Amino acid sequence: MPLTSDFSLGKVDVAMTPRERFEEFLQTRGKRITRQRRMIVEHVCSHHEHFDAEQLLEGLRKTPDGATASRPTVYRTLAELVDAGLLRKMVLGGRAVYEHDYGYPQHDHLHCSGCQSLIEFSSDELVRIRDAVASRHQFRAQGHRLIITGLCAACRSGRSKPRVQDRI
Amino acid sequence: MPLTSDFSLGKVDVAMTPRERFEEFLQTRGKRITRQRRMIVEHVCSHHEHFDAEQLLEGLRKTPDGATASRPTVYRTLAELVDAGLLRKMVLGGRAVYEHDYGYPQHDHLHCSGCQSLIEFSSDELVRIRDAVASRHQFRAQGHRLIITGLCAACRSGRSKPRVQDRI
DNA sequence: TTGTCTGCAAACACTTTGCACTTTT
DNA sequence: AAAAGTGCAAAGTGTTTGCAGACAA
Repeated sequence: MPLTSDFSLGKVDVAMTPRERFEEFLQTRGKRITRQRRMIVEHVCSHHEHFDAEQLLEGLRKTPDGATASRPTVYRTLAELVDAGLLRKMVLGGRAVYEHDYGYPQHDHLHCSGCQSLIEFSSDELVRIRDAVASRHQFRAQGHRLIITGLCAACRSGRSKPRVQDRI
Repeated sequence: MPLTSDFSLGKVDVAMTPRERFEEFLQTRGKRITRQRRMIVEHVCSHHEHFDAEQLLEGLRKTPDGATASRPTVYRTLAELVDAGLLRKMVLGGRAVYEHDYGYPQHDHLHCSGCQSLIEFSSDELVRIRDAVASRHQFRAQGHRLIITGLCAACRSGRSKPRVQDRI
């Protein structure tokens, strides 16, 4: 991701903070910086796990000042954060799950079918294979998603707290 | 794709046909072989592309004898076919898409974001990587899914008929 | 002031379920 | 006859939308 690098003077932010980047994103599109959007980026940026819309909504309600945003606004803002390149969206068990994508290296996931936990990993080899396969099919790869499903160590040994079962 | 090969005598089916396998699956669970289930396996087995529940439903209606199954029955039977190991399910753009899994080699997909087409490929190297990554994380891999998104040759060159846009 | 954003309620797409009736065994 | 399956209509789930009032620029 080309970020912003000015070599010459003063405030050299090699990379904008996620907040800044989002505000820039909004401004360049004539969108407004509202209380809700500010709350949401703030919250999202201070929690680094994977989450879904519902969890974000709850998280906002539990905030010290109790300020919230409505469900539609949460969905709308999540979409903007994805557009802005701050979040990455993936679909798991029928619902959208988000993770940070700004300043984070490309990676993939191990998904435990017992406790639904996600473990990240990355593999350069994988990217190589991806590009090789794509070009072999006259395909222009824009990205990929690899999810390895199975059982994590905890779930394999029996002691685990199985969570929601995949609906889809 | 290896379906039925007989070496020695008479009808030695080293592998059952998909229909047989499904019937066995049903019988061993005290489930019944109904008109609808028969229609559905039959139809599914005679079409080798990826499809979703709605397409199957339509396909059944267009059948010469016009016999159908209801939407709930289609969904119920698809789930059974997945359990029986005949179909594999994946989620794309917010809906479940099915493909044959019985007697078919493990493979992954290129997904064109222009025309939504799916191209299959397989890579042994990928499976190697999968297993290496899994064991490195004390994870027991049960399977994986790799989807490489991008643009196919047709869509890249502009002339394409863009279809449904991803909802999710 | 202007035009965007929000929240509400309602709509959506896809999938699942409760239940009375039909079918297979 | 008994048990399982079907279809209908209705309920679910996660997400999106139309619109009037609220708010940022």
